Amino acid sequence: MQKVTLKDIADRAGVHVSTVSRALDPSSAYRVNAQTVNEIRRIADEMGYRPDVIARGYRKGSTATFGVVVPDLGNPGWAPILRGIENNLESRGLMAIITETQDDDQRLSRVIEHLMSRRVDALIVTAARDDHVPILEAAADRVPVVLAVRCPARTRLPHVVFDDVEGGRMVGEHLLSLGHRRIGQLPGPTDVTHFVDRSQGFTSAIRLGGGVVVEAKDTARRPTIAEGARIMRMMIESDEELPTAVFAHNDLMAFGAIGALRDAGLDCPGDFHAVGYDDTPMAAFSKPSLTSVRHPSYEIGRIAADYAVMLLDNPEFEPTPLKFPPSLTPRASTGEQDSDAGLSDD
Amino acid sequence: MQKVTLKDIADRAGVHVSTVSRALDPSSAYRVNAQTVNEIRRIADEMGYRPDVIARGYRKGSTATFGVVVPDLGNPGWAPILRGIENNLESRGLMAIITETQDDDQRLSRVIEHLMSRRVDALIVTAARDDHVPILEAAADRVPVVLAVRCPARTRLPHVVFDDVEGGRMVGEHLLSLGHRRIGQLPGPTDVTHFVDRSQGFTSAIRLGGGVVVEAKDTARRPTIAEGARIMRMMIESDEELPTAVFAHNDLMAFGAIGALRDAGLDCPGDFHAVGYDDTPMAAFSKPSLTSVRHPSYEIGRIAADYAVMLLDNPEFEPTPLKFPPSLTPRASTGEQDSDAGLSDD
DNA sequence: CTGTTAGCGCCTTCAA
DNA sequence: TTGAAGGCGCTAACAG
Repeated sequence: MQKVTLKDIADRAGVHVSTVSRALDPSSAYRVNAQTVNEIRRIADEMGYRPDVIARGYRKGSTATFGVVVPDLGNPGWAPILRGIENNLESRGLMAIITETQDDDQRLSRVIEHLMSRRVDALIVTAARDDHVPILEAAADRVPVVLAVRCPARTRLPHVVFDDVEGGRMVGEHLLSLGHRRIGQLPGPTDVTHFVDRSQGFTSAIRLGGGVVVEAKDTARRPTIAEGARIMRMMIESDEELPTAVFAHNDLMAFGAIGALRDAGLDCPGDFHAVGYDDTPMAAFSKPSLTSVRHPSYEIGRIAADYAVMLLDNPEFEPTPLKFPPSLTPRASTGEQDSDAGLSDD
Repeated sequence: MQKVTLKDIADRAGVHVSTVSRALDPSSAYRVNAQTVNEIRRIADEMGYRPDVIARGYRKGSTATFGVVVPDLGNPGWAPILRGIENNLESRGLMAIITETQDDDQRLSRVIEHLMSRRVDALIVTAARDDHVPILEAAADRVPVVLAVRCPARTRLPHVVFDDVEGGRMVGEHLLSLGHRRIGQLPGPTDVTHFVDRSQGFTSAIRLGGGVVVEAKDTARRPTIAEGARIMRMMIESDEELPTAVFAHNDLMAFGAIGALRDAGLDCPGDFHAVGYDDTPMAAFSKPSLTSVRHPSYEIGRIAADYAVMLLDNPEFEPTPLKFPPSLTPRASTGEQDSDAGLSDD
C-alpha cells in the first residue's frame, strides 16, 4: 500500500488524471460518463486510494484542518472542551490537531507559527494570555482565530468564555452562607483573565458580605496540584491567622491545598472548608469530595468550533461573544452530606 | 500580514525565487553572494516571511510533522508521555500533532487515515488495541510507526512499553506482604495488552503466594473513574464475600472504586486496602493517598520519538523493543503512614 | 553566483 | 464527455 495517486488510477483506467479527479469528486462526477465513473471508483477502491488533503488544499486554498491550542494536557478539565471541538469538526469532515503550550508563555508563539506554516484553516486557542494578543491578532489576519475559555482583557478577537466573575461570586456567597468570614484565596496566574475574573467576583462578594479575603503570599505560576500545595504552605507558614475556608482557582490547586493543610494536621471539612473550580471528575470522588464550580465545557468547545467554521465560510461574520453561566455543586469539602458519588462520564 | 511567499521577497529584492530559496536555507546559503544573502534575509524579516512547511514538504518528501494518537485526554497520565514526545521532537525542529481516539475502537482507523492524508512523516500510537494491527501495519508501509505503552500481542511493529507484568506482580506481592489473601481485581479493557499484562502478573503472584483473586463481575469498558465505580459496585452487590483489598488497573478506576466502597460504608484503609496504577499526580494528594505503580512516562515518550526519528532517517533501522521497569509507591491506601505529599510537577 | 526548468498531487479553467 | 495546460509554494537539478 504505497502511496496511490490520481495518476496511478488514471494509468490503470486508461484515462487522464483530470477525468479521475472529476469522477472521484461527487460534485463534478455528473460531468463524466457514468460507466467511467463506476470503473474509476472501483479501481480507486481496489488500489486503496486516499486523497491527499494537503495537495488538494493548494488548489482549494484550504486543508480541512483546524489547529487547537490548549495550555496543559495534564489538566483533565480540557478533555470535554476538546471533545466538543473534535466531535463538531469531525461531523463536518474537518480535523482538529491539538497542540499544547505546556503553560509556557514563550511556547505559544512557536506553536502558532508551526500551525500556520502547516496551513491550518483556522485556529481555536484556549491558552491565550494577555501578552499573546499581538501574536494572535497577527494570525487572525490570515485565518479565523477563535478564543475559548481564556480571553485576554482587551482584544477584538471573537471569543467564547465562561462567566468566571459569576462563578467567583457564587463561591463567595456559598462560603458566606456557611458562616465563614475570613476566607483564603489561592489565585491562578494573574495574566490569565479567567483567574482574574474568579478573583474579582469572589472578592467583591466577600467584601459585600462583610467578610475578609486572606490573599496567598504568592500566585501560582501554573494552576497545578504542586503549585496549589506550595502557596497554601506559604500561607500556613506565615504568621497571619489562618482563614477558616479557602477558595482555590481550580480543582487541581484545591487538591494540592487540602493536601498541604492535611500535612499541617488540619482536616477538611472538620477544621476548614475548601472550594475548587472546574468540577473535574475527581471532585466527586476525592475524599472529601470537593465543592466546585461547573461550567458547560463540552458546549463551549462545540460553539467555539461552530464559530471558527462560520468565520471560515464568511469572513464578515461577527460572532457574538458568549459567556456561559456556571453552577456550583456543594460537596463534602464545604460540609455537604455526601450522597451518591457522581457517575457521569464526561 | 497576509501570506508572504518567496516570490514576494524575490520581487522586492529583484532576484529570482530560487535565489531567495537558497539564501534562506542555511545549508545552501553559501552558494549565494553574501551581500545578497543579507539583503534577502533583511527583506524576509521585514515582510514577516514564514516558510510554508507543507509546500516544502512536497519537494522534500516530508512535512516535519509527526502524528501522535492517544486514547483519552481525560486521563492525565498521558500528559508526561506526550511531553516526552513533544519536547524531543521540538528540539529537532519537528512538530507533534496530537489526536485522540476517545477510547473508541472505531475511531482509530479514521484518525490514522486523517493523519496520513495530512502527510505526517511518522506516527506514534499509544492507543493500539489488538484488532488495530492490520490498520497500523498498513500505515507502516508508508511511514514509520512506533507503538508506545499499548502494544497488541502479535505485531512486528517497533514498540516501547512498560513492564506491566512486573508491575502487576509488584502489586500482588505488596498486598500479600500486608497479609491479604482474598484480593479483588478490577480489570481494564481486555483488548489492551497492558491491562492483560497487569492482570497476569498480579494473578500469578497472588496464586504463588497462596492467595485468591476475586474477579470483578464485568470488565471496565473504558478505564475511567465512572467505570471503576460501576464494576466495584457490582462486586459489592454480589453475594460473594468481599475481598480485603482491591487492585484497580489504573488510578482513575481505583478512585472510582474507593468512592463506591465509601458509599457502601466502607473506609479505606480502615476496612480495606486499594492499589492503583500509573501514579498520576492525584495519587499523592487524594485522601487516602493512593498506593500506585509508577513508570517512566516522560522517558517512554522521549524514546518513542527517538525511534520514530531514527526510522525516518534509516528505514532499515530495527529498534530494540524496550520494556521499562515500573516501581511501586506504597501510600495510605495500603496502610502506609503519609509523609509529605509528593511535590514534583510531572 | 544566479536564473531556468520541472514537478510534488491536486483541481480548475479552457479547448476540443 | 474528455484531454491539455497551468499553478498553489517550494526546492533540486541543470545551465549558464
